[in-house]
Amino acid sequence: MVVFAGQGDARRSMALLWQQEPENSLRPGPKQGLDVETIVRAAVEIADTDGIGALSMRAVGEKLGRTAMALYTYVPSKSELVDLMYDRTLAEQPTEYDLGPGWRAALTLRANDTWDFYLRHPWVLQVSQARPALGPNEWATLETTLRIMVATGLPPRSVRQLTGALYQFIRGVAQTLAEATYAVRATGMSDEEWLSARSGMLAEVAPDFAERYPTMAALSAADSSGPADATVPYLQKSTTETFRAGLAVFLDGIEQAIAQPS
Amino acid sequence: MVVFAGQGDARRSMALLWQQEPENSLRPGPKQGLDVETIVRAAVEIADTDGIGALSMRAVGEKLGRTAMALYTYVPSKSELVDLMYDRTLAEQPTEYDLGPGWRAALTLRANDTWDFYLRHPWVLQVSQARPALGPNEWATLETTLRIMVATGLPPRSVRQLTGALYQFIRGVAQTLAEATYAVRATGMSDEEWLSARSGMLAEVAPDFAERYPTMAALSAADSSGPADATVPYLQKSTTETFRAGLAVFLDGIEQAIAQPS
DNA sequence: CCACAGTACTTTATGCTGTAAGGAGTTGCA
DNA sequence: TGCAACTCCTTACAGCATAAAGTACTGTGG
Repeated sequence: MVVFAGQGDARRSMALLWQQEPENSLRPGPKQGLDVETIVRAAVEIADTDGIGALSMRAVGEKLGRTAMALYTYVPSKSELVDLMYDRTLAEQPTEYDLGPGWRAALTLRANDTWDFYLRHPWVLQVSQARPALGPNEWATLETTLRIMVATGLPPRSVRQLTGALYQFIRGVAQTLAEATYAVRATGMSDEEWLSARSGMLAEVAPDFAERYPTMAALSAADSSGPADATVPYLQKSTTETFRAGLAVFLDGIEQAIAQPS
Repeated sequence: MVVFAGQGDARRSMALLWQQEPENSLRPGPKQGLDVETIVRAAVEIADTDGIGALSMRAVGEKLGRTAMALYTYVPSKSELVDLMYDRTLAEQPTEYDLGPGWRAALTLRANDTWDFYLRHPWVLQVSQARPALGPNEWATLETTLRIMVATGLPPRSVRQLTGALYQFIRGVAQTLAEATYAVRATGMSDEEWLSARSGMLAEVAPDFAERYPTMAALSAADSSGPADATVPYLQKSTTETFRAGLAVFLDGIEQAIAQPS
């Protein structure tokens, strides 16, 4: 068997994720004052309210009346803690969707649930997807969406691709909204305040805006759903709207793929 | 890591972005040994190869034979530097697309160019979209895509929503691929090595995998486009494929919207 | 009962980060 | 020549993850 560098660490974090740490009741030394779940809960609370930027080992320790170093008794490192936060939080998402009313209804519900989940835990969108931690709830999340997508009757390859595409679309849109939420908290400035401040400066620095960007100017004028002064807001229009419209178009596209298999 | 745009001296950073800094040839004191563009170019080089995590004022200064503090003569802060990097880099993207062959051909080209752009500059995906810097090339990028989307004949509101949705979809998918690129460089471990190491551990820790996640197991077995041992790879299948498939479905959905206006 | 080993937790230290403050040296103009 | 403005440097500070070492506690074997 080939042994890869760092596999020992990886094995421990896998055990933590899948909650298969060995029993340790009869050991010498002081009793444990904390446990992994308590630490994870405290960390999630910090991340929920102040973003992953505010998540430090010191902050978590302080919240639990310990120093930062005390946490290392329970968790190998910060990145493992984040993996645990991620997987434990994913457990909140529903796993059962009624396929009776058809795949489209179920997939719409699922997408909306995912959307709401990201708004509840915006920091989740800042966790890298490149090397997933492979915890039980990450798999469960994927399994749930796949089960719905299979009901489209599309071939396995398409099911995989479109599940990924839908997932990334939702992530992308939610990320912008999540970052905006944190920006408001971090700067103490609402989007509206920020926009009106920038609008004025933009006019100063780019007086030829309408000639430079004619399509945008024309669209802003024609799009009555926004304020009259509509150059800057063009980037900022309701993200929820973007989500709903994009999702509808994507689902229409899937219907198309079902009707006319390539 | 997500980098937020700066909120310091907004007026000064706007002037920098729009290159409207006042002329300064006849001033006392030593000649300037650097300039903003040189600094931005050095910073982009660092971010391109090692990610935005490796971008520090010290690193940029060193690359130019200066200390970190020397940069503050030219740039108000790191976050303003990132704004400048972002806008200057966006200038690489094409702005002209032939609408002769129709909107779908143009939008496909545009999406592919954007995709390639993100692969060339993965760090761009780590720059927060919440409070955009509002530089000239950010607007130009939006203008270009809008011009194509307008050719669909859809109403202004839909043009705005679907442009945003398409943009976020591409960003989402590219982000995963970009993070994977950095992960390989940071860990010195290819995705394949990483996968086979984790596959074994997963089997140890979750021997009941197939019963727990039956849909995934069935799909893995049926999806002949991947390796036989196909549980873990399910998350990791070619991201480029996800991009192409998702894009096609999205464009199909737009065609549907054109044919049957709601 | 005592020595020891293993544990929980703390303190201290290292090398990073952005950037504030102050100082040294250079230059153009009055 | 003196001064003011300027570039760039050194130093300093707070905050970060975490390595290393120290302290206090507790169960077990002798």
